[in-house]
Amino acid sequence: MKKRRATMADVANHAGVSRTTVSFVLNNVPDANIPEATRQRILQSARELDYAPNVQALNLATGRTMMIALVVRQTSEQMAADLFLGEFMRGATRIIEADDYHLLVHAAEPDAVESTYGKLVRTHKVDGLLVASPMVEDPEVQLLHDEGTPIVLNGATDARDIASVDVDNVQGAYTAVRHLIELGHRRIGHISNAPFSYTSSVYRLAGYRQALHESGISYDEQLVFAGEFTTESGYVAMQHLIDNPVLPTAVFIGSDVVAIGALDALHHHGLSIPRDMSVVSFDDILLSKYVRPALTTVHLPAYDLGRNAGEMILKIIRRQPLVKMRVLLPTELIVRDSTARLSV
Amino acid sequence: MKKRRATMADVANHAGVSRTTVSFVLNNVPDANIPEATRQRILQSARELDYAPNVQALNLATGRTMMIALVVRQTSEQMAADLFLGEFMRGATRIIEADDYHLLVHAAEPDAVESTYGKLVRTHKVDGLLVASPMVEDPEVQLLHDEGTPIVLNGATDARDIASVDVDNVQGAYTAVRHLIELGHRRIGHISNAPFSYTSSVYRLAGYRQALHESGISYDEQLVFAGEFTTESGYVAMQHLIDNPVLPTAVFIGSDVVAIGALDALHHHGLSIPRDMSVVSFDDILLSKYVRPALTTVHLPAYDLGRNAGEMILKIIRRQPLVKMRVLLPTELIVRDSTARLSV
DNA sequence: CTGAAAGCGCTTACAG
DNA sequence: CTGAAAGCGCTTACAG
Repeated sequence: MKKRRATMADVANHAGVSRTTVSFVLNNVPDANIPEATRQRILQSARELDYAPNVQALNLATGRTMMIALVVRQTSEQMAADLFLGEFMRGATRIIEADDYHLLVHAAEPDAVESTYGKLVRTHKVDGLLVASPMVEDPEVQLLHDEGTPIVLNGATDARDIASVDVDNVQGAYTAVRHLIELGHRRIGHISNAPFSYTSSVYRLAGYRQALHESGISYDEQLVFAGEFTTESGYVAMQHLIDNPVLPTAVFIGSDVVAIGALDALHHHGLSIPRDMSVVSFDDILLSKYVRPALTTVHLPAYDLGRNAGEMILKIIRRQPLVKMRVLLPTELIVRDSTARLSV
Repeated sequence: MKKRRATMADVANHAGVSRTTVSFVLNNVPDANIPEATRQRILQSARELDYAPNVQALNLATGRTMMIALVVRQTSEQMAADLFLGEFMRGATRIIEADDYHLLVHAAEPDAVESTYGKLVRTHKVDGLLVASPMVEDPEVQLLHDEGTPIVLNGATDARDIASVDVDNVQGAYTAVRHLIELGHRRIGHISNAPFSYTSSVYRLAGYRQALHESGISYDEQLVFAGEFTTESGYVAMQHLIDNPVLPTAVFIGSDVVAIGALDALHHHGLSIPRDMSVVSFDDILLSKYVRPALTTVHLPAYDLGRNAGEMILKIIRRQPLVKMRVLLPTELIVRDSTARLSV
């Protein structure tokens, strides 16, 4: 019993005016001086007929789509980022839906040959793109941007002329390591969240080095190992750290997921946290609070990243000036149970 | 330097044919016998001009939108369900994008007065709705369905004539409790995932009772407490259980998140898991593997739920017959470290 | 085998 | 103050 929806023409007939007038009234066109009487009559007719505009037609006429795509690349390794996807989406939709835009989620195949998300733009499916966890090198993104497609990158990137939002990785890592130093630690290891081809890893390493440097602690490459997104990689990296001639008294780990694997390795070696080693990590995923010991970690504001990305893409679409091409959100250190004062 | 995209008219001009012919060729209309020569000429022109169809125009002409909305209700309590949102989405997009449909994610305000997602349908923004975590009573969903809107509900519901996908909660709970019984436990408590106004809680309780009954264990209301989605509620519920005159030797908890809080309560009371109490829960969220002890739990196949929901909504949109109105996916018990044989 | 034409439901100069 | 008309870029009977 799908009933035909009323169109603007139906409303016009019902109210005894032209479609033009209906359009003016319904869209509150500013310089169309419609007398209050007809105005009310039209609104009344629209209500009676349960009129809702057909956005497809509207879009065709205006050339907009009122749609923004969130492009997600899902390599199985990137499940870490995935933990924040829901939050990010919520932040983004909150913003754009307030302005009648909607979010289209597109799962881009990481290994696809053909242009996967370029098609969304070229077929006029969306007005702009939010690209989650962009690859370091992504010719397609650059190409689309050069063609004039509104794009906001989410996550670490060597942003050229493309707008992006990210957390301030350097500051976050710096704060984490400062915390360890203030607790008296001097021999501090580091396990990255990802290989150092990823900019997030590079920035977090930079924050680590900066904190060490500032306190006159020399950087020791022997204490630094690369994680690879997963818990398993954290386990392995911690094994290496433990194999060191002199065990560090603390470690900064680039992500909670990797840290959880590292904790496992420490437990297996009979080491107690934080007594034998303080651990501070990065992300503040939901489970970091429930791991034993609860992780001291750097909070990643995923919801706010989404909000900011949403605000930026709307501005770009509307050709409004952007205050900053690269928004870096501050982080916050959440102190829990995995760090403690160096026992002497 | 946003260049104007080529339209079908451009292709027609370039190839020296009419738009009709171009449309026929590009859409492979079956009974349009276009000679191979012109056919190739048209395809060549389209390639040269980098033609991509304007889906807005296509949609207006055909009356379809090739869009499916995923409606998410986000009360903060429902963060538990949220943990699966990403997986569910991935499953759903995998299916529908293969057929050129796209997923629109809409965050419905739980407290909104106005129709939030009905508008998506009425404005011709989407062809159908996937409703995540539907409320027990949702007049709007029923109304939309009665109007002929294709809808698939995700999650527990007293499905009337609306299609839905869910996990087999009764079977899952049954399997979990069977596991405890096989380990020798007879005094088994239960903490639900949510208040018993939620059908998922009711079904899981039913599975619990069924397993008890089958083994001739009488149901003891004193051992059953309601959780409320959160870890905190699990902590409280476990407190109550512990206050019991006779402590159960095992407990089935309706969700991992609630179980984590319960574990905390047990720890605080100096009880050791699984030595003093076996714990089996439900969901198999990512962190259940990393909690200490790692949780024995019932795996919820979120990705497959998404796939099934995607398949069903496509069939409904295309008016193809549905094999089942209510798809219940089987669960799997994942045995880890939180359950053990009853020590005598 | 292929084209002229109407139509999908809107917007928006342009007249009056 | 309001309407007739063209246009957005497609599809699809209907002719020839």
